[in-house]
Amino acid sequence: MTKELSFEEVARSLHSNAIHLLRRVRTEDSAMGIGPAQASALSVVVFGGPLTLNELAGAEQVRPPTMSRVVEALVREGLVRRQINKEDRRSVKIFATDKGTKIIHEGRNRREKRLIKLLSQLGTDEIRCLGRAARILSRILVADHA
Amino acid sequence: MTKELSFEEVARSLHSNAIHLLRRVRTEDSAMGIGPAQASALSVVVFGGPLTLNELAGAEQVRPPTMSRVVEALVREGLVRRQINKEDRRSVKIFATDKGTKIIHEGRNRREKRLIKLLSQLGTDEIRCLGRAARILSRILVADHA
DNA sequence: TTTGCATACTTAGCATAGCTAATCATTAGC
DNA sequence: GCTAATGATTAGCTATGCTAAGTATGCAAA
Repeated sequence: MTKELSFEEVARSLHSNAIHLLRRVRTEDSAMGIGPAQASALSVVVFGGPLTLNELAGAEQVRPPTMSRVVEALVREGLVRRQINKEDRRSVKIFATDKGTKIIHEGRNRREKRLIKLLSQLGTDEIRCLGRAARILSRILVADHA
Repeated sequence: MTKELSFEEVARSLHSNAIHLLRRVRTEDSAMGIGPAQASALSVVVFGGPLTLNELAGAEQVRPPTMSRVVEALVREGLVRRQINKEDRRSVKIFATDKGTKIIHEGRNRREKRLIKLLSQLGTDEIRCLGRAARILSRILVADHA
């Protein structure tokens, strides 16, 4: 039971688990009524405060034209609003509306419930192990954010 | 440092880590020269042996028409071949070609290298922790596969 | 056996989301 | 004040998701 995993095996297993975990929670997202790119971008706006289109594109790792269209759709649906930046009138600040904020919090709750249900099968020791692992991963994933 | 994470925080953190981890390794995938849906489907065919279109669609959680088109593209690129099932001539078995197998193995290696490089910052204890966590996750993610 | 329904896949047509190239407006530098 | 750089958008392509409808095959019951 305490068989040692090789370095490569840990990498492979983490990779596989990440895929399966996200596949699991994503089944809840259809309830939001918006596509995955819109949901992800809106989430960044809600939790990351107002930011410019370029910043948002960077955060989502897509090109500005792609994000421009996603934001356009979110504006049409009343989930964010655009506002010209006073300091630099070329750029646009994107703000979440109350409606957008509400949708994201509800979606987040659904995803979280799904995960918690999954984790509820585990014992205290195992949860503690996952918690520690999560902390380690956060550190190295955020660290070389470049 | 050993602050206890709540149940919800573990769920949230795992979720966030999964997102960031996949975002990281996916940067390697452009080198394969095929889109993400094609890469993922081809990977299933390569590692999961020959299977029918319906099975493949189920594995990828997409509808048959979507998978039909993805397979069509893979056939055009010489990465898989279709073969009518002898037992039930309505269905189609999908086989990976040598070229498809090669592409997937190379991609897998690139992703793995990326992850290993990331993990190389960690100490033995931390790797062991991640290994154990990965094992736990695998168990509960594969368990209620329904 | 043939009639009729179910199943496996494909085709057609639509929406979302990714990209590059080109355009427009604004800012910054000389 | 020009010119270059920068932020965003528009246009147009590809890829990938869906549903509805069509085709071919299999199965079962009349």
